[in-house]
Amino acid sequence: MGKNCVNDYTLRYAAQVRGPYSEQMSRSVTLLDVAEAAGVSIATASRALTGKDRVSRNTVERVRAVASELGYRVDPIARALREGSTRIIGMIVPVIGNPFFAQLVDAVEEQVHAAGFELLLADSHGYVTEEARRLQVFGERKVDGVAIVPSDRIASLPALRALPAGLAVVQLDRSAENAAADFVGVDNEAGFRLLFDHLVDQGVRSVVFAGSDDITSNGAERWDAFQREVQRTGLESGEPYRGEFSIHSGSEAAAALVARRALPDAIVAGSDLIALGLIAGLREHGVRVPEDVLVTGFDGIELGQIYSPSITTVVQPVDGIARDAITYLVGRIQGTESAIRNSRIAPTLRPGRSTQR
Amino acid sequence: MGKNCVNDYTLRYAAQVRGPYSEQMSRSVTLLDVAEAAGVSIATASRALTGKDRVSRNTVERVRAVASELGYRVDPIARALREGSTRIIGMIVPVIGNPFFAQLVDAVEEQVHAAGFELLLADSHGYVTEEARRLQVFGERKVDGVAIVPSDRIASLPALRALPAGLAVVQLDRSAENAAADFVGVDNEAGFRLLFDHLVDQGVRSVVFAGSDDITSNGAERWDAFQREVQRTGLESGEPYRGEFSIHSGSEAAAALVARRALPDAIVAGSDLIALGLIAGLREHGVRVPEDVLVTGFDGIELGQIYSPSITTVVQPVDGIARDAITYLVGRIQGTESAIRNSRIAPTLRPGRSTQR
DNA sequence: CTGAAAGCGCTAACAT
DNA sequence: ATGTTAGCGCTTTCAG
Repeated sequence: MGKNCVNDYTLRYAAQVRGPYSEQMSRSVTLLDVAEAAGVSIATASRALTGKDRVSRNTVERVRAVASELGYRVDPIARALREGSTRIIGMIVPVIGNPFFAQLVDAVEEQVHAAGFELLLADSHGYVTEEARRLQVFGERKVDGVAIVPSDRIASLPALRALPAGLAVVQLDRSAENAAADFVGVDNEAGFRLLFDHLVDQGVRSVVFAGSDDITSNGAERWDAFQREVQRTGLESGEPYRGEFSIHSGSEAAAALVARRALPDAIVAGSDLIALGLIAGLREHGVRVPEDVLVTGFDGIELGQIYSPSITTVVQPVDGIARDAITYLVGRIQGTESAIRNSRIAPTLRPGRSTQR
Repeated sequence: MGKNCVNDYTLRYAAQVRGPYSEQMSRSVTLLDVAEAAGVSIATASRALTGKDRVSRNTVERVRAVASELGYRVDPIARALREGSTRIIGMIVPVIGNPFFAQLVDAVEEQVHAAGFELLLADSHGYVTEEARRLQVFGERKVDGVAIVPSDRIASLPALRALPAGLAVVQLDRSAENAAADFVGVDNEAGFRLLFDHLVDQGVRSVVFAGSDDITSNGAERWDAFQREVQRTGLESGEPYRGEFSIHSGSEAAAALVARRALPDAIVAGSDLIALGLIAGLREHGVRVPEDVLVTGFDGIELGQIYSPSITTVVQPVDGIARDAITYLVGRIQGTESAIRNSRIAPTLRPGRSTQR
C-alpha cells in the first residue's frame, strides 16, 4: 500500500502547487520594508538590527519588533558583498569516506555552527591538485576562514600560500611544513608511548610498523615516533611497511609481512583502517590475531570496537581537536593578533582484544 | 611573464586606490579593471566574458585575453546578488559518520562539482529540528538547489514545504511522503528479493528481521519488503527487532534475539551497520555467525567486506544514485519543467561468509 | 541619535 | 555591436 499511496498523492500535490508559475513566490522581506514599517530610515533600521552603532533604546525595540513581525532575515549575500565577509568557513579533508575524517568533520561542523558560521565542505581525495583547486574556490567565494587537513606535508604548501593574504587558516590533524597557520592535532609521540608501554606489558619483544608513507605529516611523525619508542623500550624491530592510511594498505601490509619468514610479536599499524585491513589480510593467510601476532591501531574509530578482534588503539580526542581548531580560527577571523600556535592534544589508550594474549 | 605582469599591475592599482590602508592586501581584479585594460565598457566586458549576448568576435577575444592576463575571476558574491543565484547546492544527510552516507556524499560531491556547483554540506544528526534549521539557512543563503536525505518519512515534510517556492529539491536514499520533489533511491523490494533467493538457496527455513523503525522511508520499506518476501518464499518468520540504522541497534537486536529461546536460521538486518553490530553482539553472547545463525546486511559499505565474517549484503549503486539525483536537480535548476520523478535503482547482491554454511 | 547617499561587483535593460 | 545606467540588499561614512 505505502508506495502506491505516496505516488498518487505526490502527483496530485505537484499539479496543485506548480500551476502557472510563481503566484506565491512571496519576495522576501527586505531591510527597506522593515524601515518603512517602523517609520525610520533604512540606515537606522540597519543600525538597530546589527546593534553596532548608537540608536535610541526606543527605536531599537520598535525596529526589532517590526522585523520579527515581518519575519525579516538579513540577506547574507548582500551583506557579504558589502562587508566582504560571508560567515562561511571552508573545510578540506582528504577523504570523507575515512571514518576518522567523518568523525572529525562532524565535530568541526558542530563547532562551526555554534560559532555562527556555515561549513562549506570539500574533499581533496588525497590529491594536492584538487586540494589547490578547492582552496582557490574558497578564496574566490570569500570564505572567512579555512580549516584544512593538508594531504601533503610538502606539496600542500603552495596552494595554502596562494590564499588571499589575511585569510584565516587552521590546520587540523595533519600539517604542511612552514605553513604560517595554526595547527591542532594529536600528540603522536604520546600516543606511541602509550602503545609501546602497553605492548611491553603484554610481553612483546619484537615489533614491525605498518603505516603510511612520509607524504602526510602524520605518516612521517608516527614512523618517527615508532622508531623513538623502539629505542626507548629496546624492542626488536623489523623492516616496516609504508603505504597509505587505508584498509587496502593494511591488506597489502599483511601480504608483505606474511611473505617474510617470521612474524614479529606485534604489528603496530599507523591507523585503525590499516589495522583492520591488516587483520583481515592476515586472516586470509591463516594468521590469527591475537593468537599468532598482536596488532594495534590508531585513531579510535567506532568500528574498531566491534571488529573481531576489537582493536587496541590510540583514541584521538576529536572533539577537543575540533574545538581548539575552530576557536583558533574564529579568533583569527575576528582579528585577534597572536603568534602561530602548534597545539598537540594528548590521546588515550583503548585496549582491545587484538593485543590480548 | 604573465604572472609578474599581473601582480605588478594589481599592486600598483591597489596602492593607488586604497591609500594608507592595506599596503599588501592585493585587492582582486574586478570587471572594471578588465574593461579598462581592454579599452571597452564594463558592459561589453561582461558580455564578452559571459557570452550571453552579441559581441564582436574581435572584442570577445581581446577581453578574454586581457581577463586571463590579469587573472580575473568573477566575484561569485556580486554575481549572486545580481542574479539571485549562488551556484551552490546544499546537501543534508542524517549522519555523515555513517559510512554509507559518507560514500553517498562523496559521490554527490563529485557530480555537483562536475556540474559546476559548490556543495554546502550539513548534517541533521537525525533530528528534524536540525534538519529544518539547516534547510532554512539554505533558503536564506539562496542555494540553487537542495539534495536531501530526509530523516523522517513524515516529519521532514513541513521544513521541505517551507522552502522558498521554486527552489529545486531532490531527495536521495530516503523520501518524505508527499514531498513534491524528485526522488532517487535503491529499489528495496528488488534488494530483498535477491536476499531471500540467496537465503533460500542456502537452505534457510526461518528468518527474523532486525531493522530500523518506520520513521525513515527505508526503515518502513525494508520491513514491508521483508514481509512480502516472507510471503513469497513461504519462510517462517519471528518477531522482528526494530531500532535505528546503527551499530548500536545491531547490538541491541543481538541481545534481544539471544534472550529468546530459539534462534532462526537467518537474521536479515536492515543495513550493514546493523549487521555489524548484530554479529559483534551475538559473538559476545557466544553465538557464532555463520555457524549458529546466518546474517545479511544492506548497503554494501566497504567495511562489510573485511569484517569477519564478511557480510552478505545488497550493494547500493551509490554512484548511479548520485548521478541521477544531481542530473534531476540540475535539470530543475535550469528550469526544465517536468513531472516529479520517483526513481528506483536496482541493487546487486554481494555474497559473503556471513551466510555461508 | 538619525537620515541621505555612496558603493560593494556584477548583469541587464535601455539607449545608441 | 557597444556604451550608459539602474539596481540587487546591505553597511557605513558623512552630515545634520
